[in-house]
Amino acid sequence: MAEKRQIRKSAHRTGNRSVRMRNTLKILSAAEKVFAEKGFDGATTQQIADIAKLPKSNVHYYFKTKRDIYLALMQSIMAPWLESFQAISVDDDPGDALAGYVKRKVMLSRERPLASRIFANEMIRGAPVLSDFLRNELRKWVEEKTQIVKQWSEKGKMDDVSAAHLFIIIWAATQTYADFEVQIKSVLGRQNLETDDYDAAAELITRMVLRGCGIHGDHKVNQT
Amino acid sequence: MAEKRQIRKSAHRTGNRSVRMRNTLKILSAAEKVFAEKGFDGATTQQIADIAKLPKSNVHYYFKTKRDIYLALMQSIMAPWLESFQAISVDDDPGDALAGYVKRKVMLSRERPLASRIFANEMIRGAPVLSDFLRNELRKWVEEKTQIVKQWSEKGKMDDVSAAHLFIIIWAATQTYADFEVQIKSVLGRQNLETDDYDAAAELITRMVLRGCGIHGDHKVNQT
DNA sequence: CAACATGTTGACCAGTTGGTCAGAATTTGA
DNA sequence: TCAAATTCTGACCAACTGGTCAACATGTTG
Repeated sequence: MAEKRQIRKSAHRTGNRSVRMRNTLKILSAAEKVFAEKGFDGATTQQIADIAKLPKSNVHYYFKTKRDIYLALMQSIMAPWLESFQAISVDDDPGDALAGYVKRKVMLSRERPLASRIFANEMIRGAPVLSDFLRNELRKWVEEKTQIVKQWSEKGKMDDVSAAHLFIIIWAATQTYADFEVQIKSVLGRQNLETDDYDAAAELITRMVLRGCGIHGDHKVNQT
Repeated sequence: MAEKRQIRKSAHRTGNRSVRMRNTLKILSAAEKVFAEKGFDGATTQQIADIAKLPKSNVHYYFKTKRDIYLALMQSIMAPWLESFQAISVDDDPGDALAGYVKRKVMLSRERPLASRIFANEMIRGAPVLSDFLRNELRKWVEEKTQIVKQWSEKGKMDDVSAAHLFIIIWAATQTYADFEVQIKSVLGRQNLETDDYDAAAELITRMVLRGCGIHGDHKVNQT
């Protein structure tokens, strides 16, 4: 939705950046909708072009292939994911860190539900594009967090639980509010999900996570 | 995978049931794979036919349209879902009932991962086919369980948590082991998920659920 | 055997697919 | 002002889409 952008002073070599950027964003924004709803194979460049309000050939001027659009989109989607990845360090209080992480992931589900759905589609397909990410960045991150959890539990701050399974469950519980939104609206009897619903979700997930890890006492949400 | 079936004595009117049934099952089994991986729009009848080892026109002899295949498949998929729905009554011990439910749902993810993925795809698309199911059966089931949870909490057997959110989280946590299998294999560093992995998942989810609900003490898994 | 239902199939169809391309329109920098 | 770079787009393409159909094959039953 961040479309408008105008750079007045266009330089010699870097000129017409504004047009290129504006259209690129328009295409990616349209593609996000189509890929989220139809998946990679079901999405058509024509539909992306229609939503972006550009002729199909113009879309192909900016992106050679459908796959290129998907790749570029995936990159823009993974950025916030990776950001929410940082945080959670040994020095944190486990309660605060986990509560904050859950909160941030629920917010992300609310703010970028389409991104979450595209990611879900990619996983269901067997991660043909993101398999490297899974094997490298994600794997490494989980290994790091495993060490942190181990240290926390050695210090008696929490139970000795599997960090891998813990995060798998946190991801599932938080992302489900984006991916399965229809189902959730139906179950909650809502027309639309409101702030209260996301708050209730975050609260229950947090409670389950903290108690499941044997973490007691109050915790303040880490808003990093 | 339940393909072989032979009814020797074919009766007059109900004759050639065996051929019809065998081919129908072959097609549905093939369709399960294709729909799970490609989604409804991405799936092609040609691919379904290829996997079923039948000419495309023969597939269309048994199912008029792609949508018909999808509909029939969806019915066969929802059956186990609905079965696992029952159970959980007021007379149960909440710990046993919830632990058993989690266990059953994890088993289902292991045994029918493709079914779970097709369901996930359907939800991501906005449930164009299952919207009635969501509004009626599912909604009603959750309302029932809400009453049960309320009664349990009034009897002091557990905390007063939102049954809706509770089940949403249980569904998400259990189904993620089917839907996001690639991601989970990567995170756990496994080539394939084994019994131990599913057991560990069920155990942690159960612990989080029970403690999150303020249910203490041992619990035996309800194998209904 | 004849008749009749059931099952099988290649040929075919109009519409759509992802993608190309030549050329026209425009923006740009000097 | 003007030439070069960039952007835009309709026409076009071979491959594929979901689906139809007429002809044929294979039982099945009396």
